[in-house]
Amino acid sequence: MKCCKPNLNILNKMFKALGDSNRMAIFEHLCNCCRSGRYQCNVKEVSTCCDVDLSVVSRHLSQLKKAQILKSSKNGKEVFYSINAKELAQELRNLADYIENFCKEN
Amino acid sequence: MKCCKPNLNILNKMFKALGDSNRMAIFEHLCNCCRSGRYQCNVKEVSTCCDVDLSVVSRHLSQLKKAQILKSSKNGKEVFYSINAKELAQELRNLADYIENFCKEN
DNA sequence: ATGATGTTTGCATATTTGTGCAAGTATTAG
DNA sequence: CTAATACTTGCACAAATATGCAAACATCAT
Repeated sequence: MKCCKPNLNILNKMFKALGDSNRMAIFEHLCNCCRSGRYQCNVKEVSTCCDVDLSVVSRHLSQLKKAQILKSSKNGKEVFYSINAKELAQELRNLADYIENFCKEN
Repeated sequence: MKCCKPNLNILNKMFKALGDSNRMAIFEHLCNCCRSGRYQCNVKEVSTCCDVDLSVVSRHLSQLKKAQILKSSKNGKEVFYSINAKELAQELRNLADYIENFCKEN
């Protein structure tokens, strides 16, 4: 049973970040961006996915980054965001494994 | 690659529920309850894990249940809550798999 | 029936959070 | 330098949320 203990502190922050519907839409948009092979998006492009001001999207993106859901890189005047896939998947799997190992009925 | 598409709607609700620190503490308490072999707790016992009124804990528990994080069963005057392990772990894993499959850098 | 125990619900309130707009910074093009 | 583009930040405000207390409801024991 290889199963790291989940870090509930980090997960709490991640879940808080993804608990808002616009931030989830942003996350989904970036997932779709990946599926189509582009891997990352700038702020303006992300902002097409939900009907709020671009400044709001900017703030949501930095919240998602702070929660370690996303990472970013700057190139000239553009800021590109992408999903922090490895760490995020790892944390989710840690929790899934932990729950399945210990919370079985009977 | 066996990987169900994650249900971001359900996950959004789950994450919203676990995004609050007291609800996360409640969740953790129920995890520990499982680890120690007891599987489920009544409301009063859960309420020892965070410093808020029992009525608040009661409300948090029903929110967690509504978000499909927990399930409950009634026995006499007591209501027992436990972790909805199978579904929760499945959703988390779906998302983890999805991210890892599609959001790889390069 | 009465009282005790466990839980939920109504209400008022304080806090947090999401939002738009305007103004700011940063970088590039002319 | 100036203008344009991309993004962020300050501020004000509305909406959502968490909370405590008191009262209600449910079940059980006597």
